[in-house]
Amino acid sequence: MSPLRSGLLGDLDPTSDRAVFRQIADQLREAIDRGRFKEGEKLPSEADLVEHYGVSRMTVRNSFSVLQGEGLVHAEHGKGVFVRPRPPVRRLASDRFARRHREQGKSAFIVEADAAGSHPQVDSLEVKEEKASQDISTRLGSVRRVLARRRRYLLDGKPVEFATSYLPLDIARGTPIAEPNPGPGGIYARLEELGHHLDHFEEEIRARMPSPTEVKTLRLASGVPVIHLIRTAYDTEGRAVEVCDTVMAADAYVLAYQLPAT
Amino acid sequence: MSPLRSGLLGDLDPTSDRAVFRQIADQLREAIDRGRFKEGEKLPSEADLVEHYGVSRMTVRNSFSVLQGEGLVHAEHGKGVFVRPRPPVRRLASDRFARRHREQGKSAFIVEADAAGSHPQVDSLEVKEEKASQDISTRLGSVRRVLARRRRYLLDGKPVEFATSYLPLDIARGTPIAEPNPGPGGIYARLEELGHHLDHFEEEIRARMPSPTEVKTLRLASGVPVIHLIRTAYDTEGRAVEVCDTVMAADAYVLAYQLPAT
DNA sequence: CTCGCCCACTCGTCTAGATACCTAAAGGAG
DNA sequence: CTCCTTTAGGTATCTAGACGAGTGGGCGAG
Repeated sequence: MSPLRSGLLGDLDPTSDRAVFRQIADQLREAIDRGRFKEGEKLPSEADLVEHYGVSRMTVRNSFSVLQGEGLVHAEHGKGVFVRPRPPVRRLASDRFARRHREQGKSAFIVEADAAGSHPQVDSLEVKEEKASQDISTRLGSVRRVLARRRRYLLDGKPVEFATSYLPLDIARGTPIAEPNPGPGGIYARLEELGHHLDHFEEEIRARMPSPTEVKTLRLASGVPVIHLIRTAYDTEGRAVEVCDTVMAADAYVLAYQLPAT
Repeated sequence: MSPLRSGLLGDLDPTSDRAVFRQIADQLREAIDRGRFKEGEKLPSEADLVEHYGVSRMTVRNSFSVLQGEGLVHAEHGKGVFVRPRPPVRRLASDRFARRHREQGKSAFIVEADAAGSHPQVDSLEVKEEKASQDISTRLGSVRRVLARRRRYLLDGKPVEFATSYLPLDIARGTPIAEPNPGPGGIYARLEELGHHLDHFEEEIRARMPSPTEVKTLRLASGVPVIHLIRTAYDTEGRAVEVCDTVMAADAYVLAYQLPAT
């Protein structure tokens, strides 16, 4: 029964050729942008808006679905529709694989998250040998079978990233790299110990909407894209020694790179 | 009246607790993934699916809207719903600002697109002085007013990118940089001629859903995210001399970076 | 043969409800 | 005090139908 706080939302323009549900979405979006509804705050219920605008419920729902598609709001069954809070963002710097960060015992993810005061977790670890996909095979230089290391990263219980590393079997088999826990400094440290001195990395970045599987694995709200990052590690002899395929919740990340002006 | 090609789509599972419109979306998605419907091909019409599944039209439309949200299909009023073709992708390499690429007369965008056999265009050029936003001011080191250069890039008539460069007035005012066409090599070449030797760039990358304005400017299909790239250029004295804010259609780009393993 | 109109097909928007299920708070039973 | 039930207020899904409007093919008039 909560009446609309007056003045928050305007009226419809029946002469406009903009569809009614879009007009309503526009007004809600603007109210959110202006901070009239704050992060986490509840929007008026469907019934409230039905009454306020004098339209049918489907029309109001249609408006909400527009805003959900933009990732601005999220609905909670039985509770209401809320302005989606922006999660804290993790910044990935381009020097994150610098050798000096490998000296310590813990993985970069854990160290970084601890420093930021969050509670990090690594999850659903799977290590197994498998057939390389066409794409992975190409990137690793025509390899048939690979060692795949899959894991999911969580911050304060929220999944933020899902990654799979692929390594040629002739490098990884029978080494600590094939163990669930490869030891301090991660697999890059192990690779160097095995004589594969790392020279540089190449990263490819794409952004797209998630597949249903990714929505589930990363517990993504609708309207949140994913960043798809494919990193290839090369040793000093120019050989590709690892490919890491990472899917990140786009609302949880900023990637930062430094480029020479050479 | 076109009857459904038989075998393409299955039946509903009434015992499943998965919503009907999701089941329909699942079947269509799978058919697309398996190549049963190819790029650009028309899906069965709403009426066809209403008949095939024995559900109401709103339910079918709901399924389509799921797939549209995933960027898999797009609807054309009066024609049908089609599998969305993947546009050709532009690859941005991390050496794209290397000095050697600046020697030629044309801009990097034009050269690259010509080489790829596409027809490039630059559009809606605007150059003006304006007040710096909080964010831009911070990045440029507490500057009040800036020169802003706005432009939109198109490939074969399709907008793919919208960019704004911001430069401190004390650097840009009264120079060729303030002209609509800054001359061969672009503004980076002019900056160097003016004695601001470029040392390095920093790039920040985010991905998110577009605002309604961005949808219009880039003519984005629904379900296509944008890549938001903010590049800051530093001269050899460590001063930030330019900030470039770029919004790209995510389905048209792959960003590539090379990182040292130092 | 060509032009223009009409019509069938298609998606876009909106209405008006029905049923289901979730959540939180209030109140009663033990 | 704890636990269960009830109830009010939410969203989720679905139905059935109406009207609007873009597209393209067929067909008749000229």
